[in-house]
Amino acid sequence: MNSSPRRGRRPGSPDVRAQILAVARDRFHREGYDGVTMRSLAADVGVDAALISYYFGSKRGLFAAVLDVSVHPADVLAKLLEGDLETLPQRAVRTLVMVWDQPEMGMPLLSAARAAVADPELAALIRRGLHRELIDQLADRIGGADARHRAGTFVGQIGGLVFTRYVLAVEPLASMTADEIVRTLGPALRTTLFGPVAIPARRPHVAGGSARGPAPR
Amino acid sequence: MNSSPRRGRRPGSPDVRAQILAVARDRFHREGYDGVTMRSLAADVGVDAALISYYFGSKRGLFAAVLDVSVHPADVLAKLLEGDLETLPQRAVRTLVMVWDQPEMGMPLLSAARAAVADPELAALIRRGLHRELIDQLADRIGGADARHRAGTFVGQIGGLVFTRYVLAVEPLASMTADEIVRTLGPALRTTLFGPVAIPARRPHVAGGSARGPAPR
DNA sequence: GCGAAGAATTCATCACGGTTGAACAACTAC
DNA sequence: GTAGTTGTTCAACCGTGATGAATTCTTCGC
Repeated sequence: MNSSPRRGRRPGSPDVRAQILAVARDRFHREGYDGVTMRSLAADVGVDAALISYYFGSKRGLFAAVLDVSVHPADVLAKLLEGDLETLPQRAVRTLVMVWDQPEMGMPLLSAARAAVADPELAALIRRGLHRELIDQLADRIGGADARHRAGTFVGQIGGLVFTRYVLAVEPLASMTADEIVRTLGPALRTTLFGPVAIPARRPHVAGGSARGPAPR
Repeated sequence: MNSSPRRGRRPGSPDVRAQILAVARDRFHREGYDGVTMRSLAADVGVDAALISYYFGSKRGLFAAVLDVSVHPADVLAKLLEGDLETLPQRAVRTLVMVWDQPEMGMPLLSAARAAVADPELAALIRRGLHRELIDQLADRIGGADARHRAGTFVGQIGGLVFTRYVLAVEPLASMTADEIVRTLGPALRTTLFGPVAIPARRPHVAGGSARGPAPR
């Protein structure tokens, strides 16, 4: 059926743009940027490939549009920074894991992360976003001489969780529960934010360090 | 000059395979996997594109060959794990930064990291490598009930440094010196390896935590 | 030396990727 | 009702990696 769709505009007013966006969103998240071709996507929607270019300019434009409707990290970050600074490490880790663990959010974020690695422009976007929305504000709240260093390192550690657990899926991180992660990574993040900075001089740092001995249980 | 390179085997015994590999190495590191096309590479070497397929099977085969001659992380890791466990965090960070900061090593590693994000098979390779060569052995040396969790989290933070400083180039991490990074990240890694694991119960964890107060200085 | 086998190299071609310009159909405004 | 705008397809372009056949050089058995 629907043997040969004639040329020209379709009758009625089906919102084809939205359809394309929906299907693209789904497939990008499932198959990644390179896995989706314009033609196959167009076929999925039941439309010519040129129409996608017509609406979104290019494949990258389409991808950007998909990201735009999927990812809004700024709100979450603002919420995090509003709360008590003392508990920020735990809350940050828990929020991050919760957000990334639910597919509706995690998939878009993951494809955004992957794309950012491949595409320098997208990387710059994320870089600036992290800076304005997270690092600078965090540094302000910490205060002190090395606030920027602490904030940067904090973000690095958080980024490491994303990278190893979600992008690379390294065990055991990939299958640890949110609680387990909070318990092991939380204290390290506390150290980064509030702990002493190591003595610059060349000392092995043996006894009398800030934390020592096997874990209590 | 060299107006039209005739068909067939070249006279003499020029090691074209090695030439291709050398140029490919250089260009892959500078321009990334997608930035290098078979034809442009072949033109650079002064050879037909089909010859690359002849020697390396495919573009990915070529890339794998380039990685093969560039990256040998196992040795470095072994050295790290041999030393004193107490000083492992500092040594690990310092070694990592030193290795990645010198272009001859850092560039190949960076392109490997980028490729691993895009290509699931390469990601699996790195994942297994990290596991066998680092996480398992580190967990053995730490000992204790949650050794695996600690080791995984340790690697996660190290990976975060790579991700944010080298792949994403987020400030201020990207321009911190090795010493600065060791000073801020080192203590956190110590906490991960040796510090207490946070109390599972729901407590804000306010006073009496393992590390508290502003930095000395 | 000679001729056959094999290795190295190019050429022509393929299928497929995203993108583009022209043709055409429907809807909107006057 | 006709003119203009918007939506849609078609055909083609050019660049990608890959492949098979044709060609030239090297090597080895005799």
